[in-house]
Amino acid sequence: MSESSNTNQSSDFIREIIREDLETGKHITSVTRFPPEPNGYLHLGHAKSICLNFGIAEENSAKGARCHLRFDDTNPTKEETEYVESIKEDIRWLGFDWGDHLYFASDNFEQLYEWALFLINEGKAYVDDLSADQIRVYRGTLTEPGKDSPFRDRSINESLELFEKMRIGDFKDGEKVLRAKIDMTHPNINLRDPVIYRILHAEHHRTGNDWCVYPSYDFAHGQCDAIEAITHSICTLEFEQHRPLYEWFIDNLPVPHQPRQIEFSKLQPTFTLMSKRRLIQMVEEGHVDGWDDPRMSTLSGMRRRGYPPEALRTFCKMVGVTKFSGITDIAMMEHSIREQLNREALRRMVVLDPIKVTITNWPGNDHQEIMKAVNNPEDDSLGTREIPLSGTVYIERDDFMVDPPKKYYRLSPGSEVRLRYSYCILCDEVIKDSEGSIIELKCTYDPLTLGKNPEGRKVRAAIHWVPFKEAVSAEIRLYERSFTVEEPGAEDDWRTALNPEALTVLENSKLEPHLADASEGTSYQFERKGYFCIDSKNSTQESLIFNRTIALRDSWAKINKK
RNA sequence: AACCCCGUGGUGUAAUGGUAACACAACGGUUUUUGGUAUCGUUAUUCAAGGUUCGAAUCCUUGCGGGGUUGCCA
Repeated sequence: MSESSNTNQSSDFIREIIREDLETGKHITSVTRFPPEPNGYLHLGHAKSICLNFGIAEENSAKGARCHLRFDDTNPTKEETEYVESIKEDIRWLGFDWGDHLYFASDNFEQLYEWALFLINEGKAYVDDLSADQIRVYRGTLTEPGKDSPFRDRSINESLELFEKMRIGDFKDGEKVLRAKIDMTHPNINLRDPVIYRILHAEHHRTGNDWCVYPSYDFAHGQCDAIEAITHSICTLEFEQHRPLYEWFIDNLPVPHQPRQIEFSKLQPTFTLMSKRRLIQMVEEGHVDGWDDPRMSTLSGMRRRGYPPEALRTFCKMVGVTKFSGITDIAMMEHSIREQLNREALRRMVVLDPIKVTITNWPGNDHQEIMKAVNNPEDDSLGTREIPLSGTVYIERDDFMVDPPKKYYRLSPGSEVRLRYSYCILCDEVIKDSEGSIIELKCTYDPLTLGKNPEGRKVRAAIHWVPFKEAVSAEIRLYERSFTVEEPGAEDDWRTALNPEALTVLENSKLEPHLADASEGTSYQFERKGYFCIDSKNSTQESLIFNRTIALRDSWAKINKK
């Protein structure tokens, strides 16, 4: 395999900072981290962060660089072990590895608690008795400064004593908090005495009932970075105004390392919903079948849909890393998926919506010929396969029109078309049922057209077909974009933007015989239709189910629309 | 409204004071036994105004526009 995809990583402002820090000797290597909260499934936005953090580690591996996987589990009311496992699986699927560097913020609860005591002893933190509502009022607003809590100046000893009591469970949830003592009039609201410990009588997925006080994100994250010797702590833009607080803790605590926080803009693709909250709603309200429904922008959904992980990585590379919060055309991702699949997918013939075709001049019922088909025109080493042809085949319903428009090259009464990898056929007769729908076509074939063009006339189209007798039946699920508008998240109600055609189920598709033993995890191109894969959840040996990963680019559909 | 960040084709990025480059999209050709693939062409003087400079997308000033922030979420 070519290594060019690894070395071609273009630089960005973050990699530039790291390169400089390595050059000037500020750091001898880079240590990054991917810090998900285990309270949901990973989605496409996380892929960007994963590719960035693990990508940097790969690029600097010669210098011993590494990327940690750290679960940011400081809120026991929201987090579950189930998510920990799915997150690991998704990262591995994307092709990254954290080696021995698996960490949990909760591993550091004791150290964090001690650092909280340290701050109290320094007169830089205090226990506050104000309620959550009161704290909000005292904080002031964006335009008005806040006011000091009446408990702000209580003695170090009293705070020490109260914080100890908080820890052993003497108080109820919300009764008291520990706050950093910074500046209630600071223009940056994050520095107006932020809460750093709150009381939560909840069972933690790892520490059980050992604790009933938990550090806030702000108090935990940077310190965990410091403990793990993270050099560059990369996060998204909404944490930008938390950076002064991040630095305040690093400056005021006896931490072993000085990590640096750098922010970049998160991915926002068109026609896609990304917020965790809304993804949860899609599942819970039953708009989809689960977190791994192929209509979901979760990594598990995309995996089940058949998106190759390489394509996701290419896409992340394409969109780059900046501080500009724009919106990325999902067509870019679709392009990288098609590009990847075109290269590797085995070609097969599948008739999604069949019509029967009888070749009336075929030399007899028992006569059979073997056609040779290429497995992948992009890669000769994948060889050829054989498909039997007798007098009856299936073709696609929309490859035939009784009354075709001008530029329609496919089959119609009196016109000729090539059966791909086989002969040309001419349509002589259309047979309809009592309701007027087409049930069969009678055609004649030209025995002189196998492997060569007919003489004296031009046949413009080659259509796919499946032998009638040997065909294998299957259910096929056609997926489209999940939303009908570019920014579903910007709608008053995103539900109104759900695409009713995001999933179409075809129950009577006909596959060429080689697909009977299609294997899970392999991508196939159904010629002229798109890329498909076995549905990993519902398909069985007896009743095959394929998911459409993505349709082929279809310039005829465009012409037809005009 | 206060603070912070960001403005380069339709979209996402590059150009690190010296000819505005790449990808996607769109449109139009060529090739083709996949209306696929491949391939060729077309589409911006960089938000605006002023300043510094031989020279500005890049540096400075002001304005305009966009995003973020008022959880005991992360």
